[in-house]
Amino acid sequence: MTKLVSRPLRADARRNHERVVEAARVVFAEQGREAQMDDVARLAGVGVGTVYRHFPTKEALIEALAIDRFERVIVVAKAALERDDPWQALVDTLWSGAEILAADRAFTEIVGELRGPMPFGPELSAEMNGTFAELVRRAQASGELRPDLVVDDIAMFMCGIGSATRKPHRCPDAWRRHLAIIIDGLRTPNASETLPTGPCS
Amino acid sequence: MTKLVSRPLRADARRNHERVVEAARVVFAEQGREAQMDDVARLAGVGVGTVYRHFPTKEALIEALAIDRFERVIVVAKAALERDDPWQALVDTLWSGAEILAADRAFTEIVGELRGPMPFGPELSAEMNGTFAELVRRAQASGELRPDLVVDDIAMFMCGIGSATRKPHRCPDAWRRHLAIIIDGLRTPNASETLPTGPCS
Amino acid sequence: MTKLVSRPLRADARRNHERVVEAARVVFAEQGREAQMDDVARLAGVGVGTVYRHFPTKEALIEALAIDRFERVIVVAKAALERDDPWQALVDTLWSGAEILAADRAFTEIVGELRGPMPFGPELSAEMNGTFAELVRRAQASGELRPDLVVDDIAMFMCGIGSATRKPHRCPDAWRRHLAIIIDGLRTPNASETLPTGPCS
Amino acid sequence: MTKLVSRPLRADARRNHERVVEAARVVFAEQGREAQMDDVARLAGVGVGTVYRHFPTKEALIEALAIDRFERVIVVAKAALERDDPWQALVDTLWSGAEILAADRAFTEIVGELRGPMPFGPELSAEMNGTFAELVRRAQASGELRPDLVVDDIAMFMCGIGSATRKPHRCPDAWRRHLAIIIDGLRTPNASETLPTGPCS
DNA sequence: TATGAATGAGCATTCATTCAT
DNA sequence: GATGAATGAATGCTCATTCAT
Repeated sequence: MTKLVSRPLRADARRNHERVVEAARVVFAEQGREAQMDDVARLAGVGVGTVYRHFPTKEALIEALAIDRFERVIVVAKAALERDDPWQALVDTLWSGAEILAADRAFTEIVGELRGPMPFGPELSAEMNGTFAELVRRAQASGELRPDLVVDDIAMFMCGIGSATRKPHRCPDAWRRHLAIIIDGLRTPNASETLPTGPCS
Repeated sequence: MTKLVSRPLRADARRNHERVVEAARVVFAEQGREAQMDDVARLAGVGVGTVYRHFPTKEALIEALAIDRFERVIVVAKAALERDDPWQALVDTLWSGAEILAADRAFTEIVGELRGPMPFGPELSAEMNGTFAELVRRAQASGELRPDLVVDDIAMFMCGIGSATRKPHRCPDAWRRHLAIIIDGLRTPNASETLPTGPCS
Repeated sequence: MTKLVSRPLRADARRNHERVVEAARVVFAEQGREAQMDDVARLAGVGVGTVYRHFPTKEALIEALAIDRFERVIVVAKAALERDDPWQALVDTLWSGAEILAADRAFTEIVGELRGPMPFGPELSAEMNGTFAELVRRAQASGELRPDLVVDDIAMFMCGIGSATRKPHRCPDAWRRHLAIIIDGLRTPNASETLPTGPCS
Repeated sequence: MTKLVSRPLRADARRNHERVVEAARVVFAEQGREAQMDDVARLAGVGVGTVYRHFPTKEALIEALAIDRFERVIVVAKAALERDDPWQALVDTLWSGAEILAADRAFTEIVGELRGPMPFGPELSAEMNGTFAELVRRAQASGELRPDLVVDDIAMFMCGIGSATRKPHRCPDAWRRHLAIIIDGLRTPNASETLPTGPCS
C-alpha cells in the first residue's frame, strides 16, 4: 500500500516486457519480419494486447530488437577500446560484432530489411559512430590500418557479413572466411588497390 | 492443335513473357518484394492471369529475376576466362559481377530477401561453379591468389557486395571500397589471417 | 464495514463519480461516442477501473449523461408550470428545453445515437410525462394549443430539435428557426393539416 | 471474342455490384453503421474481397448508400416542380422526402451520423439546392409559404424528421404528426413567431 | 489463351471489460 | 475502493491465387 508495495505490479509489467522481447527475438529470428504478432504473444504466454501495450506497432517491436543488437555492438566496441594494441582492438570489434550478427541470423535479415535509415535515436547513432571513429583513428595512427579507410566502411562490412551469414551458404561458418579476408585487406602493407573516393568520401 | 498451329501463339506467349519479366524488374526495383502481382501485370499491360501463366508463383517470378542476373555474371566470368592474366581474370570477374549487381540496386535487395536458398537449378549451379572454379584454380596456380580460397567464397563475396550496394549507405559507390579491400585481402602475399576451415570447407 | 465507517469512503466515491461524469461530458462532447473509456478515465484523473465501478458499461455512462440532460428539461418544465399563461408556459418549456439541448451540441449527437430506446427509468419517464401532460392539458384548455396534439409529440420535437442543433447546419442558431416554425404550427387557429392518428395515437 | 462478347463478364460484375448494394442497404438498415463488412458480403453471397472491389472502404460504401437516397429525394423534388400548385409542390416534396427517409430507418441514422458535410459531389449538391430553392421561391411567390423561410431550412426539417422516425417513438407513424405540424407552421397566415435570422441567415 | 473479377484466409490493430495487486 | 496492466474477441482491409467467361 506504500509506494514500495506498488512496485510489484510494475514488476509484473516488467516481467511481461521481458517475456515479450524474448519471444519476439525467437519468433522473428525463426520467421523473419513476416512473423506474426500473435505468434509473439503466444510464445510469450500473453495476449496480443499485452504485446501492443509494450510496443505500439509491429515495426516498433522490430526496431527495438534491432536497437538492442546495435547496443551490444557498441558495448563490445567500447570494450575493445580498452586494449593496448589499436589494430587488435579494431580486429576484435569486427570479429565480435560479426559474431553477434551471426548468432542471430534472422535478425541480420531484419536489419538488412530495415526501411529507412538505421532506427537509432541520434544519441545512439552518435555513440556508435564515435566509438568506431576512435577505433579507426587509433589503428590508422599505429600505422597498421590502411589510411584510406573511413568509418562508414565499417558499417558496410557488417552489412556484407550479415548477408554472408544468411542464405546460400550451408556452412554456418562461411562468414568467418569472408571477414578474415577483409581483415587481411585492411592491413596497411597490403593496400595495393586504391580505394575509390566518390563525391561522398 | 499441332505444334505448327501453336507457333503464332507461342510468339505471343514469348512476347508476353518478356513483357512480364521487364515489368517485374521495374516494379520490384521500385517497391521491393512488397510489390503486388497486380502491379506487375498492369505495367506489363496484361492480366494477372497471364503473369501466373508464366510464373506459377510470386516467389517463382522473383527467383526468375534473380537467376537472370546470375546468368549475366556467368557470362562475364566466362569472358574473363579468355584473358591471359589469371589474376586479372578473377579480379575482372569480381568487378564486373559487382557492377551488374550494383546496377540493379533495388533488385539486389530482392535477391537478398529471397526466402529459400539461392534459386539455382542444378545446371546453372554447375555452370557457375565450374566457371568460378576454373578462375580460382588458375589464379592460385599463378601464385597470386591466396591458396586457401575456395570457390564458394566467390559467391559469398557477391552476396556481401550486393548487400553493400544497398540501403543504409548513402554513397552509391561505397561498394567499390568494399570490393577493393576484399581484393587486397585475396592477394597471396598479404594472407596473414588464417581462413577458418569448418566441417564444410 | 458499517455505514458509519463507509462514510469517508463515500465522500471519495462521490467525488470520483462527479469527476467521471464531468470528464465523460467533455470527452464525449469532443469525440462523439467513439471516445474511449480510457480517455474518460484519464481526464477524470482516475483509473479505468474506477470508471467501471461507477458505470457498469460504456453505454450506461452515456445513458447517464443523457438522463442528466432530460432531468434538467424536467426542471424547466416544472418551473414553467408556475406561470399563469398556459400557452406561454408550453412555449417557454420548448425554448428552454431546446436551449439546454443546443448548449451541449455534441452531446445531443450522442443522445441521438443512443442504441436502445431513450434511457428513462420508469420514474423519470413518469415524471417527465406527467409534467408535459399538464403543460399540454392546460394549453389546450386555454384554446391556444391545437387540440390534436398528444404528450409524446413534445419529446419528439425535442428529438428533432436536438437533431437540428447538429452537424450539417453551419449556423449554430438554425435550430431556432426550426422551433419557431413548429411553435407556429402548434397554434390552434393555424391547424389545417390534420395530424394523423395511427394505431398508437 | 469480339468486344460485344466481352460484355458478359462485366455483366457479372454489375450483378455483383447490385447484390452488394442491396445487401449493404439491408445490413446497414438493420444494424446501423456498426454493421460489419463481412455481414454485407455474406448476405450478398460474395466474398469480402468483392465488396472491397466495388467500394474501397466501408465509409465509401455507406456514402454511396446515402447518395443514392438523396438522389431519390432530388427525383421526387423535381417531379413536384411539375405540379401547378407551388404550395402543394413543396408540401409534396416534404412528404415524399420524409417518406423516403422513414422507409429506411437505419439509413436516416447513417445520414445523421455522417461525419463531415454531406457526401455529395458538388454537382449533386448544386442540383439538390437548386431544386429546393426553386420550390421555395415559387411557394413564396404564390404567397402561401412564409417569406422568411430559407432553403437550408428544408434540409434541417429533413434532419429533424429523420430523427423523429427513429428511436424513442414506438409508433412508426409519429413522424407524420411532426411533419404535419411543421407544414402548418410554414403557411404564411400562421407566421407569428419571428424566425431568428443569425449572422448566417 | 488471356482476362480480370472473385475469393477468403490472413493479419495488424483496437478497445471494452476484467481482475490481480 | 482504486488502479491500470492484461485480455482477446472483434474488425477493417490486403493480396496471392483461382477460375468463369
